[in-house]
Amino acid sequence: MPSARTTERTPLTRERVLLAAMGIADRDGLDALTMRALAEALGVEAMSIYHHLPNKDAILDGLVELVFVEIEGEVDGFGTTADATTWSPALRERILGARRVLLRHPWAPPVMESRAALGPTLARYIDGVVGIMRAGGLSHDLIHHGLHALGSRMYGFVQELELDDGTGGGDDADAPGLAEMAALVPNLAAMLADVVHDDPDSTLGWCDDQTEFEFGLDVVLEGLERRRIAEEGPA
Amino acid sequence: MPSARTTERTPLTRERVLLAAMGIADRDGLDALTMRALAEALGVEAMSIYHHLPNKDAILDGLVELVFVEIEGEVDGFGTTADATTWSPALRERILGARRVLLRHPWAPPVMESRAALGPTLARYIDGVVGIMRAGGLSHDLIHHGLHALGSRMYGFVQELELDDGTGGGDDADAPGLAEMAALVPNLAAMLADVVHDDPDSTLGWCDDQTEFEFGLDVVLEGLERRRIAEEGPA
DNA sequence: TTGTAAGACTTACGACGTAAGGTAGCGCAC
DNA sequence: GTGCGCTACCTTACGTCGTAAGTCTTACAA
Repeated sequence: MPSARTTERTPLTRERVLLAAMGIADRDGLDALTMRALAEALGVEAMSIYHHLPNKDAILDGLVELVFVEIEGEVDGFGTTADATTWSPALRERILGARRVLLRHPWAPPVMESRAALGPTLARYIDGVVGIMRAGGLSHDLIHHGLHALGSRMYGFVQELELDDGTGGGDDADAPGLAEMAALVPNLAAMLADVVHDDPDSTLGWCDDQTEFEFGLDVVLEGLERRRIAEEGPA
Repeated sequence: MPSARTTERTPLTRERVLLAAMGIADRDGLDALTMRALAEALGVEAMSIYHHLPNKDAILDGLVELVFVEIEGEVDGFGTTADATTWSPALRERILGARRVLLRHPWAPPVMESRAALGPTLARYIDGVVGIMRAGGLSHDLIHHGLHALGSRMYGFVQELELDDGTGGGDDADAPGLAEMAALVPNLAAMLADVVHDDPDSTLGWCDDQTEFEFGLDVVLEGLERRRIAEEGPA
């Protein structure tokens, strides 16, 4: 065995680097993903990584690509079988599948947002979305508008505004009391007072992300379906 | 005149710091906004800023707050006058006003996304949105869902996916030719081929952000309005 | 055995945010 | 008017980041 010597080193590859990077991001968050930390996880010096990836941006691009590979597995491929009656639930299912993956990688949405890359798997994901809509009978024009209407929801997330109740987050002196809050933002305060008590045993407290995500998704899908039907007349 | 001496220095204030920061971000982008660059713009050393703002995060929070002050001016205040027939166009107008301001500060959306702060003016902005919906007759529950459905669109932006045509962006060797693109992503390629030619004189080429934004906004507003009407029966 | 080239390591640079401590000049009590 | 203290600003320096540049090591071919 002539190979395994000198502290038994598995050779570095692009793939091993990306997998290690994903592990760090999943476990310790995006801020913990530094070139030095990544190198240490690989048992290597930081600069060695640059023989396999040109720079950190390439690592982030690679991570996004990896996420979409995982999505492809989750949704059993990006193929299309749909018609006018099934395209909407099919797309809904596709997007909720993507969301399931993103929930396992909370660092991914911010990275995706700040990046134009469009690797092959991401491109095929979008292509699959277009394919479902096309099979459903939407015009290319409507599909194009629809992609924009979905925005990042197409990938399974929306930028969730925190909507902190004001007491939990700012634990310092200037956290406004509930009374002052009612004075400054009466409508908001009334809504919160109402919604918090309304459904005490709803899945995740008063603000269930999954429910809210599906609500917004359904609103958009329903709007697209109505416009598809409207297209059938004049066309 | 005993005051104006020793090189005539206007005293630093929180406000002057924030205004200078906004100028840098507007002119040179968010990356150019470093503590040292900011200090130089103010004719001061970097560490002096820390006597007026605790850290850089506070500066970014302050900038977001400033943007919403500007929005308040743009939309003539956050007050509410609406009923069941006018709430939707009123909210639409409010949001498009916010968008007009954000278009003047392209650095703002990423900053807003990465921040939970919720300063007073931002809080009042949201309160105004809730107020419009309440005046329109939506239930608190529907309003709450509606806020989530709007997501960042409530502030006047959505994360626009670049959807580069593949030839413009990646100017390096691995940019896929149109033929390979058609093979890899046939549905997407077909859509692009169709939409690009369809409307050659549309406002801003084939992908008009303003049009797309309004389309998505209208889809959501329409969905909320339909649900409001549905509420009237059982309630 | 020796030449070569890939792949790893070493060192160092120039940003960044900011902690710690120093200093100048104004306002006020005496 | 003199000294004190407080505020606002400056100086210096630390630790971290991404990464440019150059060196050493090792595996293999001739």
